[in-house]
Amino acid sequence: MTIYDVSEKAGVSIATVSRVLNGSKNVSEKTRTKVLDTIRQCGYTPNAFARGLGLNTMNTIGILCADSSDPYLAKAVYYIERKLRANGYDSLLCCTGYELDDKISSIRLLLTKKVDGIILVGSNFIYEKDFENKYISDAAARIPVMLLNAVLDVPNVYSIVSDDFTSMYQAALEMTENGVRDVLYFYNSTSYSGKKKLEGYRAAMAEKELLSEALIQYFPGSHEDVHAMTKHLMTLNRQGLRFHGVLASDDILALAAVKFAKEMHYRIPEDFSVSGYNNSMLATCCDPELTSIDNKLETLCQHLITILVGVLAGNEMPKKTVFSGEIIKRGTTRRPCRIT
Amino acid sequence: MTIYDVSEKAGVSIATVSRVLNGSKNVSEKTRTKVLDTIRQCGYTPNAFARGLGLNTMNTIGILCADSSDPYLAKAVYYIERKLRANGYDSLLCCTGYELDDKISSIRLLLTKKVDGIILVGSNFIYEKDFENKYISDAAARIPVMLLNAVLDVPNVYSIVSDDFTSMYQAALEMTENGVRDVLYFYNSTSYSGKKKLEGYRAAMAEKELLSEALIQYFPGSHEDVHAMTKHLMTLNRQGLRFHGVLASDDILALAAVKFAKEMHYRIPEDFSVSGYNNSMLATCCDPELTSIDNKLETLCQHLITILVGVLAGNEMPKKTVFSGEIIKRGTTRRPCRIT
DNA sequence: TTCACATATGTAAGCCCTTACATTTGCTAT
DNA sequence: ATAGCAAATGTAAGGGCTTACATATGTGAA
Repeated sequence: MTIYDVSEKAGVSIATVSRVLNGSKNVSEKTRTKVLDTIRQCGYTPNAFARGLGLNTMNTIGILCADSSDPYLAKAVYYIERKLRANGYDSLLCCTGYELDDKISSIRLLLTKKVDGIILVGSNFIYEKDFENKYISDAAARIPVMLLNAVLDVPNVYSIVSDDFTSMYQAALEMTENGVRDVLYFYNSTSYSGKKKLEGYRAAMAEKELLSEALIQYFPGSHEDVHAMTKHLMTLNRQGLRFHGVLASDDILALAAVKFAKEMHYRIPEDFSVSGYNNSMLATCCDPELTSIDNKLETLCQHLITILVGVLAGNEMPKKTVFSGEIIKRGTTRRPCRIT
Repeated sequence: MTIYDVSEKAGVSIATVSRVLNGSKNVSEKTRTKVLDTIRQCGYTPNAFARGLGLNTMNTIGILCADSSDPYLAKAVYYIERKLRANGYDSLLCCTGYELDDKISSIRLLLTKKVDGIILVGSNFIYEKDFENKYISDAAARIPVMLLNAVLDVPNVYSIVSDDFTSMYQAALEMTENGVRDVLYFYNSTSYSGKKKLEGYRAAMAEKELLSEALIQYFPGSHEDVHAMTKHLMTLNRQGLRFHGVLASDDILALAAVKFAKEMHYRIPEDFSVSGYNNSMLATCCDPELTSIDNKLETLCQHLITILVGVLAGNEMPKKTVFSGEIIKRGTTRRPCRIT
């Protein structure tokens, strides 16, 4: 069933059928209905390939995501996909994993598939020079590349980021001001956001003259293994490192800190404070509930698509957009002692 | 940059280039390397549309998922995507949400895009007759349709399911045998799996002559809102419903049960038992850790792809495959009192 | 050397659309 | 009635690839 069959049945030329299909103006109402009727009647579906060949686009955006099973990234993918579809685009999803080679081949693949744009979600790899230089720029030379929570100064690459520096800076500041002087920073990601968060922590601690490199702790294991994270903290403690507060770069790390505190029989938040990041479902699942930083993921994603759509429409769009986050205070941090 | 440019530069015909590209046997080693070199040299990428036009396939599988931000479904999508890519297929992701119309249009879209197969993940809608009859069958008439944790007896539709009936049956049996007589069943999904779980619970309770409809409680709210879930249980309690155990159809509902128990100052598991489902990250995040049923999602997904690939290769494949789950016992359920 | 045959390469006909350009139709203004 | 013009429709040329079929090249046996 092709456009020829339809044109024959409707008694018009294929050009007219094509015009009807594409909503061209120059078709009389009479022929339009006639054609639409026959199309419906014989259940014709245009061949997307032929269409793509002609138009050189299939209205598809590639989403590159290291690990869509990570709840935070999954949410991002979800928001992006929905917003994209609302704008008439489809999403080709590539979960690359964390290997550089896989990422490279994924970008290749997306290019081959003639996607109209690429969105990088959770680009922990932005800073691997090879990747950055050779592959992102290459892709950007052809189609716009959108970065969620990452920044790269390359033409045709657009960034939407949350102000993680300030959020973490604030969180650290507040925790120290509430009397916790030995705040441990617990992280497991070296992404752009990850670095910004760490910088924020550093800035705040330095400002208070409390900065100590020993308190900055990287967790190298699985992103899901709370046990291992807790154990990591226990080990540090056993090695003599003292801390009575944890600023985590992720809610799950924060949860591990809560577990640690419980095991140590610290009272939360009286003896021990914890603050998470992302304000995920996990934050309200534990006991006490987690103070966490909400970085407005949905807003970020929404804006990202707005910009992408703008770029694709040929408009001039901002290269970098920053949104600020918000500390959602719950049970794992103390309230400031207001002096009345 | 087309195949013509390459053929010219390499001094061969386009057919030869095409053969090299498609790994045809009838090419001498000498020409092959020559062509591959020029391809690499001028950075040629085949046009997927033209390719699709010729081959009438683009090696793409459509994934239909109600809500990929649900951690369980996100994991499924992740496993599926990775396995698919390992087999040379790409994934077109459609997050349909829970509206029937959106699902229908998503299927249409996937068909238009000429995907080679469709995978339905989290098909809570399988039993909406309209959908089932008109759209799934329509799609299956053209391409294979794979159902994860759902069953539909329609030609060209294949099902991979976990034996949720038995898992829940076992869990209920054990809980009663450990002395909990008033086990509440707490669920929020009416999917195929959801129904099977409920049936399992019913069967076990009936067997023990403990079945009471009042103990079967549906939670209608957001799938993420632990507070609302907890509140729901509190309300039931206030209304006079007594229960000292909860079998939840999902870990997050189980978490709500744990919160409820804590609020009631029940000791877990001495006074109150809880069992979750899916053995998600949540299970090890709370305190005490959740007993939960692991339904081997990765295995299911892996097998699903194996079958899909088989079907696409033209092989005869089983219409329905069942995997059994496993109860992962943790801190929210009692151990059986072994009589020595 | 020559023939028969296998292997390598080339030619050209699709695949199904879109769209520039050509042609026809239907009006209005004269 | 007719020129002149806009709107509707048609014709045909790609778009970049695959592949059946035709042709050329190379091999070993007679």
